Amino acid sequence: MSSNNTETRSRILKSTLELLEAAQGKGVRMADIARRAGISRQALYLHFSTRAELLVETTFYLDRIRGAEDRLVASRTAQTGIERLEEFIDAWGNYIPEIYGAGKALLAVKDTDDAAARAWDQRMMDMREGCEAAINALKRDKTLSPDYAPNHATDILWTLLSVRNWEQMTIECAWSQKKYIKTLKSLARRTFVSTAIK
Amino acid sequence: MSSNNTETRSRILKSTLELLEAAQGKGVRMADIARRAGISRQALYLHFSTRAELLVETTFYLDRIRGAEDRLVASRTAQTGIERLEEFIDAWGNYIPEIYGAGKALLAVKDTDDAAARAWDQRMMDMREGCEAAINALKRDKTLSPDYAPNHATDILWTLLSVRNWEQMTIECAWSQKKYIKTLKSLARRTFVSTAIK
DNA sequence: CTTTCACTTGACACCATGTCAAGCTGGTGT
DNA sequence: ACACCAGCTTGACATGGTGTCAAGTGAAAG
Repeated sequence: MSSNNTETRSRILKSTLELLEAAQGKGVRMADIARRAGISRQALYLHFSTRAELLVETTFYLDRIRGAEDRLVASRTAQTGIERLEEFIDAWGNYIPEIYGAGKALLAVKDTDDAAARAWDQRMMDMREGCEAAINALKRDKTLSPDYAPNHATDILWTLLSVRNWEQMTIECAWSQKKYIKTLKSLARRTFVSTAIK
Repeated sequence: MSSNNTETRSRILKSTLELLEAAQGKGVRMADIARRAGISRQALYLHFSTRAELLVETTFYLDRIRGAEDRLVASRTAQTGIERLEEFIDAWGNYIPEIYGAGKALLAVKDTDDAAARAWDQRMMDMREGCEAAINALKRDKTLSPDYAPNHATDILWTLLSVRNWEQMTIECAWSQKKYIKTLKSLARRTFVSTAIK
């Protein structure tokens, strides 16, 4: 068309995202995506060479339209370490439900596709940086529990805040999003903030 | 053969288990299992009608040979609630690496196969009973933190002890099994045992 | 000696991903 | 007005795994 290929490409990404969200990542086929985008299945391969690549690009698209970067960085303006920890849990914990559908699809192909694995690991590492920053802020304030070395504490916080844990708590245990956030803040506080202070 | 079918069946289960453990649940095909069991691929279907059914039966077989039941029940003999909690973490936490390969394969088909999903959920519910018993023991001792209702505490402990968390901590974070157990005990103690006591 | 059980062989349907070749169409540069 | 080309379409086909089907084999058991 008039512009090179960006319009169709965007329509594909948008369609993919909608389908992944509706199906929570399960059983979305290339043919389904093509139909929804109003193009042939083969045209998809003119834009994305594999399904995994499409999934990876979809998560980038998702981050762009949701402003992931800004939201996660916002927590870094907090004053005390404790505030920073809680604001990070707020930011990330409330971002998870927005990416869950696409994330689950990516997780499902992670075992069979290297590109998908790298994309997922990359964003988990980005998230880990937020955990690390929060733990370091606690340490700077001398409010980090002496029971855990900073790296160890970062590992734990990173695990507590995993998408899988969010899934188990909100879906399997049927917690509300509010309860999830509240519980994780409480858990993190009890775990990382030295008892002398609290 | 002389006995009806049990010998071949056992050989299939054993082969499946070995392959799943070697491959950590990834990419084990029906043809691979057949080859290793020394039978034709089609003979597999005379014993197990689908791959998912074979996986489910393999985990039952696994529990049988590892004595899962006994090991998890052992923690119930502990005196105090705190001991009981720690012994349960020991028992389950050290059982995870033994079932990880088979578990991961089951988890991978959970999204596409109802029988597999039910089998997995069933054993997670069994594990949850152990969590519940430990939390109830704390409550009976009046050492359960007042911050969490027993059900809520059970949900949290159940999530902390998930296979996914074990995977993340020991594989992604490269913790030793010993560090994993020690950290989880510490985490559980800080979270569930009322601070007045500890 | 026939029946039957446990298995084999080989062909095939199905389904999703990914490839290939040829053709259509509308806007562009000359 | 012409050819060109980017961006798509159509339809056929390869691949790889699961699961099905039909016919056949071989040995033990009646």
